[in-house]
Amino acid sequence: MKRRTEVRAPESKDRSFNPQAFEPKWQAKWEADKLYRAVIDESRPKHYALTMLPYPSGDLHIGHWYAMTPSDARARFKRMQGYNVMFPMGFDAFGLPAEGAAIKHNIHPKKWTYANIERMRAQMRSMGAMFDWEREAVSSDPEYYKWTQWFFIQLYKHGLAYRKKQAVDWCPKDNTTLAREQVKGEDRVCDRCGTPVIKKELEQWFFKATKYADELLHFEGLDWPDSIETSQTNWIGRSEGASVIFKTEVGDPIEIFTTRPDTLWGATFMVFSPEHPLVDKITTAENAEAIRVYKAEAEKQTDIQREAKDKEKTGVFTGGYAVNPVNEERIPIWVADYVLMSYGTGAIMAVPAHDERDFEFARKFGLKIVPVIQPVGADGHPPLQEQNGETMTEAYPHDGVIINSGPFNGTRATNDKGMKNPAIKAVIEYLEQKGIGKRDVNYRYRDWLISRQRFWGAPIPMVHCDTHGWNPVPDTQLPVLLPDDITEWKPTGESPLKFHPTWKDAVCPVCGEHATRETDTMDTFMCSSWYHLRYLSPHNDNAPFDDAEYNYWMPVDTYTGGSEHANMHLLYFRFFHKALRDMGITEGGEPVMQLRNQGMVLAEDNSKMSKSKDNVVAPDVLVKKYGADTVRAYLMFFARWQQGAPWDSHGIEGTARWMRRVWTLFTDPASPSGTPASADVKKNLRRRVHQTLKRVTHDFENFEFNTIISSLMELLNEMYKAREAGAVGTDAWNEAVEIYLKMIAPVTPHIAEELWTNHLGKPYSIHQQKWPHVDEAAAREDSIEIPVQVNGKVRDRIVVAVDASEEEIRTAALASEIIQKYLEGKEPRKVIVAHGKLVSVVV
RNA sequence: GCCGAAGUGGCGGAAUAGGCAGACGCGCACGACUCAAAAUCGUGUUCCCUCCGGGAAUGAGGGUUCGAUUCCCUCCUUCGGCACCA
Repeated sequence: MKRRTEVRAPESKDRSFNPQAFEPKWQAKWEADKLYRAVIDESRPKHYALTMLPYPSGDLHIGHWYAMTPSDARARFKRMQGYNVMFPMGFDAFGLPAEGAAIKHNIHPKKWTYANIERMRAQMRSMGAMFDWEREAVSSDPEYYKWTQWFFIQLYKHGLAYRKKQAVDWCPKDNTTLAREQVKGEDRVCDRCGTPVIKKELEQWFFKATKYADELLHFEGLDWPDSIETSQTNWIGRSEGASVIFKTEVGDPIEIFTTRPDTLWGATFMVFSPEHPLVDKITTAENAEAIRVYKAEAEKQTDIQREAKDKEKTGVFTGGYAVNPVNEERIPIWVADYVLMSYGTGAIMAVPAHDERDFEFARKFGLKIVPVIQPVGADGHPPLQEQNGETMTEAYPHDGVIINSGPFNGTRATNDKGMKNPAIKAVIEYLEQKGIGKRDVNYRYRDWLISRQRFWGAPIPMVHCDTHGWNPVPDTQLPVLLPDDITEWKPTGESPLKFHPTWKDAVCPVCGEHATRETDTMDTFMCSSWYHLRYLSPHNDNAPFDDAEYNYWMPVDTYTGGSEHANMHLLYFRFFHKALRDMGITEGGEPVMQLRNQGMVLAEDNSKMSKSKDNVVAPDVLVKKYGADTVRAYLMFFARWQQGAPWDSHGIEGTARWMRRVWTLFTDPASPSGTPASADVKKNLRRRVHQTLKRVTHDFENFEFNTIISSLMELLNEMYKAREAGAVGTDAWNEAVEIYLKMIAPVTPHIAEELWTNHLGKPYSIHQQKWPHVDEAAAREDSIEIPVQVNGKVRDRIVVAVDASEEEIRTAALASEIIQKYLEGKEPRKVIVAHGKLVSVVV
């Protein structure tokens, strides 16, 4: 019977695995020692690792851990690689839930928010992350929103913030306006609460984001996920085409935008949006009543939701006519709600032969259809069936040869968009020559509406005077503070600040007379558009951030967070940086070089976790049961990080087992056999150690966290075998132990420190050690097993030296008895030797 | 409808550069230890067959190749985004 030789542990060391004891101990020591304090150090390369800051909703949930702890592990890895790493954290602390709580519990939003922050700070500390808490920024602190307001004023002064009345999206539940980005999906619901939004005609503050529409489409030099780039590209929705001036019969110009100027000769009528300013002027007396009714209907419809899908086209004839500028045709002008005032000019030329919507409209109202593109065969001709406006059953929005179009007949129209299409190019040149149109580009992207009729946000720092209109609050009077003495937050559709007895009273900065403050607050996405800059110098009272800090740390090297922000935060803060650059506040137009999105942790039944469904996994409970290291490691292991997966509460046991096995091996290095390790055992151990190191290093770089853990598990299994073979105490063993602990240090920082400093007595701290170097020679295999295929099927395996020549491998493969059997005495037709991989014999 | 991502055992997933499919872990089964359980350790675990041995298999079908989870084409499914955008 095998008996384990006990090696007595030194008295001071606790041999039982008790992470609940040593984790808080190390957390406290690291913080006391300012181990993770990030200060400018020109002698080292910097690495700004950023992960999205949370909203202080009450408790940290598993999703926060999933986002933050692997990001922390990677930041730690970078730090061990020699980078000067900054990994800050803060709170996106303004927002609606605080007001909800205020109403429900009759507590000031500030009180609720800061109590939550307290709680979440403690929960975050239990992660053992390398957050530099001295850089913490809280967006609802006056010292923070002073600068949010200052930025607003800068944007205003540079013409990038303006006030405008228009139909805007309004959430009737949250009682506030929303930015276009915050309205989601086919049903046009509020991103926050899921209520269908309505339209309201209101005067609001906007940021001129569209000024950067084109620049925002450029991602050169950025290492961002393709999915985010395409999502933003789609959102911005760039269309290349032409603007063309039509005229009414009396000569009023009507500007339209089209992506298909090559079909101009096929424009047989025009359609105006019901809100188009020219509608009343062109409407004839006998059509006036019908138009009035239709406009009223349309207005009501925008209020109750335009259900665009499957809706049959409606419209009314105005009685007015326009002149097609290219062929002087007199064409009727209709009004229909399928033309939107918010895109292009609110008027279109209708080409029913080649546009599905116009076709449907023309058929319904019996309007003329003239084909101007003739379909052709694959080789350019002969023409396919002759098209006929009378009989065609659907629009033909494809390529072909131009017909019925005067000078352009016979021109080839391809399926290319914009100037790449020879037909479009030719027509645009013609239009420009004649002075009736020009090349033009339109965007789907809208300016950012930032006014919110809510209390818990940064007040918009503007005052209104009857004589001098809107003026910014002087910088010396910033911040415009939120009042503490407010008791009513009920959303009424107007800001609660409006109902405060004195808050809105101000002095006009121009004349000194009485003025009224803007009572709306800013969209909280404004706060998060620059938080990465506030981390640079969170307590600077003279500037939003310190230039020296900016110059050293920016841009952010790695940003991690959820992809749900693709068209919101991730677009807003890119816009913000470009605006800052143009205002001369910063250099560089992009905030973040590398972006990675983690997936989502779903509930065990594959549904989304939510408080209402009571399926939320609480990290606190897991930390109590397993320790933070196990939770961290499991979150890195249980799924592809960038993809996410349903939670598996059994699965964590495997990671917990690994942690215990790590503990056991390193605290009880007893060698069960007396036989010393052979040279082979030691060599093999070193090989595995350095192979693992190579892999782990690669996987950290590439955010492949799950395979980091599995490689470490495999190596641990190897080390147990090496221990059995008597490797303990050898140089190879000692090296393995050291490298192993360094490799787990970023993943499981507490156990690594406890074993390193306490049990092995190595110099504190393991988190100040250098990442080990791969010994390529040690990692190399001496001999390799190569499969031999006959006609694509593996029939035998041969073992050859790693540096065997192709000829040697071929000879060895053909020498195999099994292979010979399959050859049945015949000469192989072909033998392919894939070097170091495989031999393929073809008979 | 358009754009994007993804489909591999019961489950999460692995597979440097086109070269042994299923690493690692969960779960399950059996065994050791135990009065017993937990913990721990060991063995097995893609499917099918006539189980010595062989065959099939990475959403489906086709192609390129000596060789395809990997590259190309067509299709299906799931998820995400956009959607009367002229």
